[in-house]
Amino acid sequence: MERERICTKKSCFSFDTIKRLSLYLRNLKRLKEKGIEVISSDRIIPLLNVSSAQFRKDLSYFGEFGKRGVGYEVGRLIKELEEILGTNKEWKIALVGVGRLGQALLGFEGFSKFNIKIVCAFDIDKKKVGKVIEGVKVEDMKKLKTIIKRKRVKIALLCTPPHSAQEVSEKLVAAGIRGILNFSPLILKVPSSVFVSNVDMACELESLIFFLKRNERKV
Amino acid sequence: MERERICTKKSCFSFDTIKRLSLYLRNLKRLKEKGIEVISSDRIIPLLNVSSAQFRKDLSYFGEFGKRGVGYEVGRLIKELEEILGTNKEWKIALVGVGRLGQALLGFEGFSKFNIKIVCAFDIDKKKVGKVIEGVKVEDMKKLKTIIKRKRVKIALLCTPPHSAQEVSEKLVAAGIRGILNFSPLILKVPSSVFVSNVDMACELESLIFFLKRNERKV
DNA sequence: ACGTGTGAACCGATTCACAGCA
DNA sequence: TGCTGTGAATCGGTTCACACGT
Repeated sequence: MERERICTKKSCFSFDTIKRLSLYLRNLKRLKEKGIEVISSDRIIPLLNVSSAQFRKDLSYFGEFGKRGVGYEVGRLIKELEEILGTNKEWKIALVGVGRLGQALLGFEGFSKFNIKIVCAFDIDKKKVGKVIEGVKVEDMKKLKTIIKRKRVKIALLCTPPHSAQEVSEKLVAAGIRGILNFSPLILKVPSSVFVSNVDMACELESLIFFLKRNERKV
Repeated sequence: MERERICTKKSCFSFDTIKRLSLYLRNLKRLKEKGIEVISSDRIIPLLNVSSAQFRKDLSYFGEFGKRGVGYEVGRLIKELEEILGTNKEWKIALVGVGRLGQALLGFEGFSKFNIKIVCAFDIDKKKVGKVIEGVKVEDMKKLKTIIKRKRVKIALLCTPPHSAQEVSEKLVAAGIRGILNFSPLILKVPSSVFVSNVDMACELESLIFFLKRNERKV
């Protein structure tokens, strides 16, 4: 939907490139676990749903990591990608809205694998405040600004109901949050310096339905 | 990532068009709740993160729904979009993997708003089998094929751990599933007739981190 | 010979700009 | 006049194809 571009001295690349690098990184880690030490762009792509040219081009925006005639050294490429993406050091994030989805995210293993740690959680519901879920204490929304500032958290997961999402996002921005992963089905209005990424399950499902309906008609 | 195209007699449009239509529909429903009956493309776009030309063009692939000089009648456009997307009738879906995320999805209100209903859930864990969560009974994986066939379910939410995702997806396809919303961080290999949509939270977060790291450096 | 790295070519999505209708 | 609908122009991401290094 919103199309971001990122420009370096080398050249300009799309934001999708970064998402793909993240995908590459995850799959390279799997290869490493399997003991594979070297891989060519042609042999890695079955895992990725991406062409080999795309794979090479994505990497080329950041440097030359392969050996011609050989391929890529898995361990090295993992290190380089972690460096590029910034996951070589731990990132602390906040979570707002400890509903069902929020609780699921508190226990999501995928984050810790990427050195991402939820360090604080907030909810408006007094019954939830004070509880400790997955090792994280749920705090009152009123303390949001203080705690986020003190812990120097820059990224938040927004899992509140849609009616309060805009209001909460403004509080987050005021508290110094610079990136929001938005799970609420609402387009947030935030300053352009703040980056929002939307995870919209209902839209995904609805587009799936469109596709199926079409194919049924064909049959 | 994977780029789908859909072609009608009228013309060809991208799969993103469909996701946007879903976004339009949701926001039109909000407008209707607020009592707004007519809206122009220029006035709806602040809700959407989309240009007004894009909005009009997306609609134009399916017909002429507006009045020149006036705008779009909200109620009519909602009906048309529901017709296009296929959410004017109820869709039954299945859920596999009743972990934290699976349970969150079982209670997700966003689905019911779109006439989407989870009618069966499966897990391999004997402790979970037999439990009723959000009105849905958790069944053993062994019964997956029988129940999905009997209920004629065509869409599944895949929320298993990555190591079993591929295997489960194959069972789903064998049971007649034609669309999978994949929450596991793994690219599934399925026949081309089956449509997979990936919801990859870790990739989203990691790309956010990249963005923040860059901006920090600028400061 | 093999596989990377990359400028050039291609292709498709978005935007422009305006004709057409209320 | 105001806003839709849309062919044409633009822009940018992906793919091609090959030079280059090992």
